[in-house]
Amino acid sequence: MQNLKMSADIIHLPASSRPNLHEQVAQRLREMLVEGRIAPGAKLNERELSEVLKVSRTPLREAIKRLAAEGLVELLPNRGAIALELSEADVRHTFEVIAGLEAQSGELAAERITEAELAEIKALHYEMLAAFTRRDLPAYYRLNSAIHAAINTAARNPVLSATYRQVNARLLALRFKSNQDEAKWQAAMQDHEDMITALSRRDPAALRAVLLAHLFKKRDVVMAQLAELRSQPLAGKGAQA
Amino acid sequence: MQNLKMSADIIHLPASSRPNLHEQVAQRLREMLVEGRIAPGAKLNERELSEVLKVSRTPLREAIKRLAAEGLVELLPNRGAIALELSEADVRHTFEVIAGLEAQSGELAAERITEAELAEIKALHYEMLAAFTRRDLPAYYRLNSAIHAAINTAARNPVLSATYRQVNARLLALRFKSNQDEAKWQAAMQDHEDMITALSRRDPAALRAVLLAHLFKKRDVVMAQLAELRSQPLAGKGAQA
DNA sequence: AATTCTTTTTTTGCATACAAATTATATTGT
DNA sequence: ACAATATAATTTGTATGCAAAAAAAGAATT
Repeated sequence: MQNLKMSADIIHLPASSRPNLHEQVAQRLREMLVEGRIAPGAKLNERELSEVLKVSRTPLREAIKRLAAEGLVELLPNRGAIALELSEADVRHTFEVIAGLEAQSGELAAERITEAELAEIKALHYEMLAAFTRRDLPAYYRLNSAIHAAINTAARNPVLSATYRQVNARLLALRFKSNQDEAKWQAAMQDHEDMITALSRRDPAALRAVLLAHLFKKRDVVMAQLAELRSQPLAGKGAQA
Repeated sequence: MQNLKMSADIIHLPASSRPNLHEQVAQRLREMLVEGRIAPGAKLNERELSEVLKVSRTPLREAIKRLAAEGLVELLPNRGAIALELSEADVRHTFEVIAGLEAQSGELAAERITEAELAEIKALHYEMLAAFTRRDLPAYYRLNSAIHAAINTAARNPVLSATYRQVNARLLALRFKSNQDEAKWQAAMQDHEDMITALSRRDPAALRAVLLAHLFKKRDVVMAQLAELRSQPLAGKGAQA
């Protein structure tokens, strides 16, 4: 019983080598949800999913319970689970939390970032500038999230990072890619410039302010897209697999 | 398939009437973790727990997966689960996040609180003042958390509230009750006075500042207690049930 | 034809059973 | 006595089976 304590630190490493089946299933389900292969509001049929994923219902159900705790699916008693469907209010509330978490990340990062980390973020920023110049949207998004992840890392608070990831995951299924208008895109680039400046100056308050403003703009863009998308009666909405 | 959407709002209410077994088990486990009946770092033996809780391992395991997602237990592949054990760094990081979330709650509450809600919080505050005067610690803690919950509600962001609850739950097992020294307790009361003032003035920035300062003090108190507690080799530490 | 009630089918929820891995115990050799 | 190895017991992980609930389909009534 007392040796459990000693082994606790050692055990962490091999854990990632071959994750358990329910972990793998949870990950696959997350992907399916983010990619829209399971549409928001769609039912997660256990028999069907267990056939697709080639596992029995037991680990599948365990995975679903995890996703429920993560807020990616909703559990309806005796009626199974449905994929998270965000109302406009939900999106607004979620962005509000995300903005707060990211602002705090920025604050802490400005206090704690090392020269090496700062240099790396600058490098990423220049790469993003290149992507912007080429109007290479996929590269832009990739670098954008890499920069935000780097800020998160620089904040040196794993609890904050994990919390951010979990809440942010709920927004990923919205897939707010593309359709940035030129002016908004330029404004976003300017925000990123300001972030680098604030980071370089180790100015927590400034970075906080920039990130808050940045996230609110992002929220407005997403919600506008969402409103437009939902006003149109688009076909194939209930699609699941 | 389309009627699922209509019924979605209706279904929510009866859901809470008789929760599923795995939900009940999850709740019981949460209580056992908070009350220390399952000590931090202790193994969750499935056979043993299923006997105590009088359920089969299936719903028990589903509940454990939920708690893992909530961060209350840690999953060791092929080795089951252990109750969350917070290092000092973990506590520091968690408080940092809690402080950020609560500060944001306060900010939003100052913007959105109604007169009725404000009145209720004032009432709770006076009750707390009474508890403080009587040095009635249990009542003080009860009212303290009622006030913080009320501020959370006034912030009108369910996502924020849920996130706060989830992260805060990890600290509950620390049970940082009692042992407040008089000066610290008075300072806490002063903080609460300042909260009421800031709320009354609808001053988000002021409330934010008060809450941040308040939480940091609380963190210091908790960490000091923790350090003291852990320096002593106290008996019966590995107790589980 | 529409609505309600009944019956059938499907689906979820839980318990049990078995396989694989881990941990504890015993055995052997030095 | 101690270390290393082999064996047994326990424990976790997964699959299957059964009961209860919900959804769907069909029949009867208005």
